[in-house]
Amino acid sequence: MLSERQMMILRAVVRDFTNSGVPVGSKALAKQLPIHVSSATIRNEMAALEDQGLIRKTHSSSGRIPSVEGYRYYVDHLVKPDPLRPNDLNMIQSSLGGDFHKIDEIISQSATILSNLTSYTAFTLKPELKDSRLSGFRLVPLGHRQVMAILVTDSGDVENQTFDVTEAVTGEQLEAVVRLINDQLVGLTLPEVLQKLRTDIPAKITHYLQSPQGFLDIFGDVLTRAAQERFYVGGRLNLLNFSQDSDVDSLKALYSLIDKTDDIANVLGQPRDNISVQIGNEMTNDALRNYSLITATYDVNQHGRGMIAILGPTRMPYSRMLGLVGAFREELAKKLLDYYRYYDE
Amino acid sequence: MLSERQMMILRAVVRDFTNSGVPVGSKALAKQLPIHVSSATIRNEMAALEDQGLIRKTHSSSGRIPSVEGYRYYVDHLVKPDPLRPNDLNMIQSSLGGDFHKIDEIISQSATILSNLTSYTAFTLKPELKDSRLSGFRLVPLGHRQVMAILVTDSGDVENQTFDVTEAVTGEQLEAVVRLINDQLVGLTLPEVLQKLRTDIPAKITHYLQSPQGFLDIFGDVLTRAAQERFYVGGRLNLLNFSQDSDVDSLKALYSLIDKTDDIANVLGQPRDNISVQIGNEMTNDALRNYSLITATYDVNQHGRGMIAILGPTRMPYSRMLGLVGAFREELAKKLLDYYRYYDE
DNA sequence: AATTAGCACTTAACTAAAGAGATTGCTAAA
DNA sequence: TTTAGCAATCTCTTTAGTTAAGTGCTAATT
Repeated sequence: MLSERQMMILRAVVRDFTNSGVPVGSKALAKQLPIHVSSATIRNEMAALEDQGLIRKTHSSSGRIPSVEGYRYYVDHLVKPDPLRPNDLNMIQSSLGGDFHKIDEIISQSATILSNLTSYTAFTLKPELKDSRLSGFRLVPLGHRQVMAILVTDSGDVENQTFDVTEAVTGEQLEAVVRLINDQLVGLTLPEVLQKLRTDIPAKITHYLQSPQGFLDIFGDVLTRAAQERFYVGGRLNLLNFSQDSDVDSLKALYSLIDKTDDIANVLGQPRDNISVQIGNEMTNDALRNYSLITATYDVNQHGRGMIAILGPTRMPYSRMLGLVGAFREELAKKLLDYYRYYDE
Repeated sequence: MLSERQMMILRAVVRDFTNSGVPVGSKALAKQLPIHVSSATIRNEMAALEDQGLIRKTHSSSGRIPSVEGYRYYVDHLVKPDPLRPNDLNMIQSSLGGDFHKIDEIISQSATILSNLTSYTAFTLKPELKDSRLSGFRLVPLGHRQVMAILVTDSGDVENQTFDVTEAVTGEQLEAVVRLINDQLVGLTLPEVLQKLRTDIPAKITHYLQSPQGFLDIFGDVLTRAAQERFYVGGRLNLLNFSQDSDVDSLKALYSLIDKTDDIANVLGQPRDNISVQIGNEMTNDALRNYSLITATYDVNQHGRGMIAILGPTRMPYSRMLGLVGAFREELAKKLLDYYRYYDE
């Protein structure tokens, strides 16, 4: 249990350290704090905080820096999100103000904005599309033996892929295949479709195509791509700013983590509270030992909930970041509601 | 004009330095060279080479490293491409051996292979598609007011984009627009199409659509994307390996260069000789001061010529790299010819 | 005329020592 | 409970000295 004064000190340690990056000493605190006590008193309190594992020294006679647990306490009990600066609000609103023709454009743009605002790396995920169902399938002949396969889900997501066909497949054959797919599979969830694709479909499709394997590959491909939650990333390069002592290997690990959709989905995890903070080794992934992740959901009513996140050094100014993320989730939700309103009705 | 012996020395300096990264001294050379002269003689020759600007010192009493001009001389007159290691050939052939359904998959895969082989960053560009002409245009209604625009060029490239339409556009309207586009624009080169899109088309299209601007935007978008030469990049992260003294800023510049299609097209430039080397500040772009670029064309007969390239530190083992690039361009050409043979006939 | 041995000189890289500055924990007094 | 005072600890910077590698030049040698 922390006394008021200890909380005040912990808050100051976190704030100073996240601002300056330099360990915080008792004298500086004594001068800065609103209460009137000597540095010796601060020292005693700091020793107590250290006993509780909330702050630590970098060497035996150094000032203190927050431990992961200290950050955790700070984030859970002490921090107050900064109010948004007018400039930042302007920036958000003007960047989201344009005319968009696709949800994905808004979401992708959001990642860029968020990374610019924070100067960290940002992730955005569009309103959930899991449990989405297959709502349509097309094969469009493009001439010259090219065919485009298009898959539409009931949440409005579209995946497509072009492929070449060996034999001269007739338009009728294509139509037959499309009819088959649409008859058998529309309305099922994507995992179910994938399932059937391995069991029922191959036998049936041979009525129309002599060598259906190529086609089945393509369809499976498009399907798994559609089922995957797609993240947008903004400000990848910002990670370079914190590469302490040019630790190339861990940077590489970090980047390959970010570029693998599956892995990053794993890190971000399920949408939790409105806003949640994960600090350093609270994340299982070792590459993230020195980073913190702030995730937030945004809510677009019947259109589901999406997610935004920023990834920066453990030593980030949490109050400012929480303020930014909090404001952004609301602006984004507003923009999306506008968008849906415009196109739905 | 260089004597035989000077050439021998220059060659050895480049080879040693690219291998070890350490300036090369006269004593080491005297020991290593096949001729039997003392280090003092080597020193005299090195002074001569320095006078001609081919090598230089890093400080007043250091060994020598090649200057840009020295590398240039080496590459133009002295280097002999290494023969391919059997392992490397295996790696190339097995990586290119699979079944591909699209040209782009082969080209993209090539970038990965090439970067793995060299441990540098690799670029690949598919057989030229400039002067390609519009061969078809489709609008596919996907339901829920989504429409996909598809554009096909006579070189087999496909670009597509999904967009939402505000009003309930009827299938007939879409067909009318498609007919209009196909009637008026098929057969023209992409720049010509873009031109007409700004002049003739808007007036005509208003017969079918009340507010065509959204559509015109989309079409223009897909069009410019198709007209852009698209590069594939492999081994981006390899650039991190050479970030001397963790020079974050220049790294960032480099990465944003690489990620902008236009910029990188500019750097790679027009296909020149079969294989060409650009060294350090021979490239105008400042971010590339410490890098060298090896570009090579590959030839697929009537299907045109494409390009591959690797980007690594100025101090790269040129003989090995030239061997690799030379071999790869041939393997790639072979693979592509196979591919075309399969699908064309 | 070309080559070589020899040597003074330069520089980077490493090590050691010394001092400055910041901060802590502890003791004893207030 | 708080505080002043102080020794102890540790980092960081500066300075100095040493080593090893390498150069350029001169004078002797081939």
